[in-house]
Amino acid sequence: MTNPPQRRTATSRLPSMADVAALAKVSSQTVSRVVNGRTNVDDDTRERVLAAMDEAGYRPNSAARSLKSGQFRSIGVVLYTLSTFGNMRTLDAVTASSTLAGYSVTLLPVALDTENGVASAVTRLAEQAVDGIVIIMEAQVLDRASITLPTGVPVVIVDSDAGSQFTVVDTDQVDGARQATQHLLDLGHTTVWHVAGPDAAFSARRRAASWRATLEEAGTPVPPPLVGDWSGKSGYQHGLTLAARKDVTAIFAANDQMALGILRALHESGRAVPQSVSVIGFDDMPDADSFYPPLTTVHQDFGEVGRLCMVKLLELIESNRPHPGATLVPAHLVLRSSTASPSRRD
Amino acid sequence: MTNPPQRRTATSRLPSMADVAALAKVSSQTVSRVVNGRTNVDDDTRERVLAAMDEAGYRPNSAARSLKSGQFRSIGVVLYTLSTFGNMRTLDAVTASSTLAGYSVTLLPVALDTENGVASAVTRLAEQAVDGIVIIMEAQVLDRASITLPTGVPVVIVDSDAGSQFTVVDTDQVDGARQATQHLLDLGHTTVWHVAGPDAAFSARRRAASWRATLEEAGTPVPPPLVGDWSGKSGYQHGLTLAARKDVTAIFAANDQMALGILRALHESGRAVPQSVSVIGFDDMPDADSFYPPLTTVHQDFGEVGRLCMVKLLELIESNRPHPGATLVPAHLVLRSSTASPSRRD
DNA sequence: GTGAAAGCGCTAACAT
DNA sequence: ATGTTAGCGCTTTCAC
Repeated sequence: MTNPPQRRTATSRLPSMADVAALAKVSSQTVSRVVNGRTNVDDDTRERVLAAMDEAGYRPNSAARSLKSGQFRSIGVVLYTLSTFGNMRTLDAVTASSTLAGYSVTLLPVALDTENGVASAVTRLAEQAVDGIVIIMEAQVLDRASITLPTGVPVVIVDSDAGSQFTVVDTDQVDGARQATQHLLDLGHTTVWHVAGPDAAFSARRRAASWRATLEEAGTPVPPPLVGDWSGKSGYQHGLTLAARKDVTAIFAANDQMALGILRALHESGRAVPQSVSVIGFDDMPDADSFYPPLTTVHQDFGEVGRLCMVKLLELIESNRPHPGATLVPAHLVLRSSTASPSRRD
Repeated sequence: MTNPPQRRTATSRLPSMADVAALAKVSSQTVSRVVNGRTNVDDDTRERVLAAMDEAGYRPNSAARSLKSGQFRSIGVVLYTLSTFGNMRTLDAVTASSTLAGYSVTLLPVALDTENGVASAVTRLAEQAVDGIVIIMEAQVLDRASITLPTGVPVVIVDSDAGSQFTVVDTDQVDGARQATQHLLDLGHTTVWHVAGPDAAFSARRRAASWRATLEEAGTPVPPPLVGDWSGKSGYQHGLTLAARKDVTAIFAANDQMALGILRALHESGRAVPQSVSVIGFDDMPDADSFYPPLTTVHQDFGEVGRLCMVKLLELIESNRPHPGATLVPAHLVLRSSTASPSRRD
């Protein structure tokens, strides 16, 4: 255990290398060498410096270090809200990977209603001390013109159709939605109804388009999609509508939360799941296995998305030139108890 | 709209004030004045400088600024995991408040299994460029000895019993659990069973203690608590046990996720909610109103917790001296459909 | 209204 | 093995 740090008054500044140097009666350069673990320091000297550091309560000043090196060992994350499961998990994974790589993470929330919000956020972030930026944001916000990298700072984008000029990482939404829809079709349902996410959301549009395409490929009629807002409540409302239609036997919800609401509506309407109606979700959120019944859903590997973001970003930071293109993370179906073959009573 | 930023090659460094100054044919001091919005600059000069900044694609270097000012305009957040609803919402609110106050947020995740993890995280964070620190962490991790403010940096702690030497902000767990238990008692249930969170969690212990105290005050027998791990799955398992006991008519789950699992167990066991068994949760997570049935629960105002953290932290940063004590944010009961009076068939 | 000089804390380069 | 010098980009202080 080291000595307790020196108590300092409110007015005195933090101890600098020079202070430590004075205490240890060496040059500040030698202190620097000790701090950075250089080998060319005499053991006695090192001990003395270490003791002085301890006594002074010395901490390196990262601002000075950054100023000198031109690097910040920090990456910025721009996001609209933490309040969705996916954003949170992605952020979690990005943070974990960057910590591993020795980078800290600076958060920069953006008010969506701000005109040009993302661009200004990226600009602000570039003024912050960051070596690279991850943008976790739905598509339409990323107006291409407004985000032509105003900074020269490497950027990776998650969950968007930002186009080929950027480096983007995302779950394979198309394949995920295809798997969900196809699973229901394979079970023998004549068609699959869709409760979609808000049209403004890129991922919602992708999933809906893939659902439609899968149905069309199968030569199956495409019922009109019902558009929700990702919330359980909106799922419940559309669920009520669908529960009232006897011809509805299979529902693909664009996320698990809406699926939860749909389940509630179905139960309240006396439609058994999965005997009377099959329900499938998207995300595989933590407690989807505790729904009643446990939800069959499409698992998104947010951890992998976050990890790949950092891999790509570090590549960009090191190579210092654009490396555009999309990296897709596979999604896979998790079979639980909310889907079954339609009961034969036509 | 401004001009497109200058394209720069990979090797050239970012434009500095001096570059802008040269372009505008003024001193870099004048550029500084313009950047900082000082008034004592001639309008013509200002225009010229602005144009030069635009042309060069200039961004202020925050490292240099911090080095000079000794301030970072940044706060650090130490947390174990983002993957709980409460942590995420708290972080969200902290971030929102700090952004409002002109501070950025640096994240510092801690591996729990690290001995002395928090202390070392705080140390690391102090080496980062932060003016203050918020610790979102469960109690037992916060071994008091190990966290005697190794840094002199202001710290605020959330969700813990860190004791009176620190500044802490938290939901009023005790009152929340009391309200939940009392509600069930008031409904006429003879006693209330408890599915608790993990013993390691401070909030879990607080809620359990308050549940017990409320029962004892009412002169009611205290059934043995079942200890879960916050997950829906653990709620389900304990729910199965409780569903099998006909004398169980009221259950207080320490969080909503476990309540979800309990609901599932009850349904599968043919126990109607709330007619046969009442269930109450804690947190009021976003889709608790879409559970089947919609969950009566204790609402935690995480937004307020986060906001108060920043208020307290900014106080500390400005006054630069300890200001210990706990600030409690009230919780309140949200009545929905999972609780009712016990049916009379004793 | 503008500029020149000094220095924040650190480290790379060059002595010794 | 250790010390000295210089300079990263910015702002504060003091001249003019």
